[in-house]
Amino acid sequence: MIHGKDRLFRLRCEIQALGDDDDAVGNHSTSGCNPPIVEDDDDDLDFENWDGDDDTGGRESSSDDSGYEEFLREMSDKDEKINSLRDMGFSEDEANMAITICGVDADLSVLVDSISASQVTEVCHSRNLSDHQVTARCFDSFGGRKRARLIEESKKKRKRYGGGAQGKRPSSDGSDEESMPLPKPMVGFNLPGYRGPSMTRVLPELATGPPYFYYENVARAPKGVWAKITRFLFDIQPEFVDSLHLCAAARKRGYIHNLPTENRSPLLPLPPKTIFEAFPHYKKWWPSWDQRTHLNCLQTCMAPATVTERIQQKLSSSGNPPPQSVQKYVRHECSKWNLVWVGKDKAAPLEPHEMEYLLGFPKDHTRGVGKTQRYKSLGNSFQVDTVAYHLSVLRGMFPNGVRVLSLFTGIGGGEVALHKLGIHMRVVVSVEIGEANRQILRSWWDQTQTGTLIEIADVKSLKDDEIATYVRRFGGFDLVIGGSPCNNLAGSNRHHRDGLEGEHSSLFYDYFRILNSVKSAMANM
DNA sequence: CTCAGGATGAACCAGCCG
DNA sequence: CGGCTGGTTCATCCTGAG
Repeated sequence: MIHGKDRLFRLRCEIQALGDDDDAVGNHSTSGCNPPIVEDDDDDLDFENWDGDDDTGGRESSSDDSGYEEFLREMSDKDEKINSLRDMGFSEDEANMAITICGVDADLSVLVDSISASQVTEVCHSRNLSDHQVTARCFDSFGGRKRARLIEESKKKRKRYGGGAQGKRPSSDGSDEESMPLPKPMVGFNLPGYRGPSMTRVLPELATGPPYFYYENVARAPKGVWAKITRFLFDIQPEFVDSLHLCAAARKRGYIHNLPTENRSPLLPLPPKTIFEAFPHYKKWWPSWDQRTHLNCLQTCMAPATVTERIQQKLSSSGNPPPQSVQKYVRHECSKWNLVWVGKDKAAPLEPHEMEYLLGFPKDHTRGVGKTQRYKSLGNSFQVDTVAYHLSVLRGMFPNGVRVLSLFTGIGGGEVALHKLGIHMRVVVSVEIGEANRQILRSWWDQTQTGTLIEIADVKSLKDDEIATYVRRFGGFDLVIGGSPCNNLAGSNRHHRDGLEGEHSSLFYDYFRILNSVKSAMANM
């Protein structure tokens, strides 16, 4: 209990940064560290098209055309605040993050305090202090001088390390708290058919439901990212799983959830585990010197024709077997682009329907949108069997179905997983920015589901009051599920691998914000 | 204007070897 | 321990066609 309070206070330090010295600017509840974390900003409801309609099988969508002007106003407001913060010596990343956390409406001084508090926390963590010490530090830091000193230290430290947003830290000291080694083999707490030790865990009190929650992102994020995500998500140990242990394609992902880990059961039939089991017909043309048994991670872009042409040209102009140098080149290209052998000397990228199959989606799930869009949507999706294995424990717990808040829904990997598990979805409130993805989910929903689907376009627009309204209307949520954008974390990103504070990946903080808002609203029921 | 396709490394880790 | 090599990675930018 004590620990819970400490923890809450620490999070308050890190997220909301309500300092004593700023009470002149209208801080809301400064009463200390009592739960819930989330607080109500204002009374005016800022969502539209609320008709209270609750037809079974019906759909609602929050249209945003009438909010366009407001959107523009918000954008210019945001730009103005970013400029002000930059003038004060903060980086654009820091400004963006503060606005993400506190909201665009937040007063400038609140934003400044938010940045300061996160810097304090950084110092605390970089000094490898215990939770208790961190809490004490944060407590102290709001006094004034000490905070200024810590912030100064933090700034100097950052300057010394290059100040990049990529989390570049010297890894020389072995006591680095930020490092989070990936397990080998990457099988999570347990996997079907895996004869290793099964992991049991004890969740921190604050982490337990309701609601249950399930968060996903790429395992190989830049240094320090998973440590930070873990810190926000109640210090729950992530479950790192490479889906190649379950299907024919690799997918190294980290999952943080508060679900039970005992008595899981896989989807049946088990998916094909090797390339040849999945696509027997490719055996015919597969050269013996290409010894891949699994495909690499299915990504959002496919190989251009020039790659496959070069491969064909090199192979046809050399003997059989080709010289080692050619083999090496071709193997490398095939691994990099996930090519399969579809003819003599002919390697080709996967078709969208093959990706659907490997990822555990029904055939033609993404059909109807452009091919490029299908690749993109599939590359950004869950591996259904992996997620379903984790979610399978819900089947026995919710015989009457579940109420789901689905953030960053994409093409509905979580929903498909629940459906394939035979878990009825009474309600899904889905937040997804991509029009094509919403269309894909809607089409699947109409064909397979009888529950209520509510569609929202932008996580940023989902505020406390609207969440509270949904919680009241449906009596709460049983599951909050979602994987926040990995764009700025993924290794494939050549341009903006900016870490958790990147333009898209910082939406993680909205996942965190919304999850806490749901917890808070449900606690007040 | 939209759209599809082609070109575009770097970060991180693990293993090896001197 | 440090340098080297190899493997892997839910992507973005630009251009030209329509």
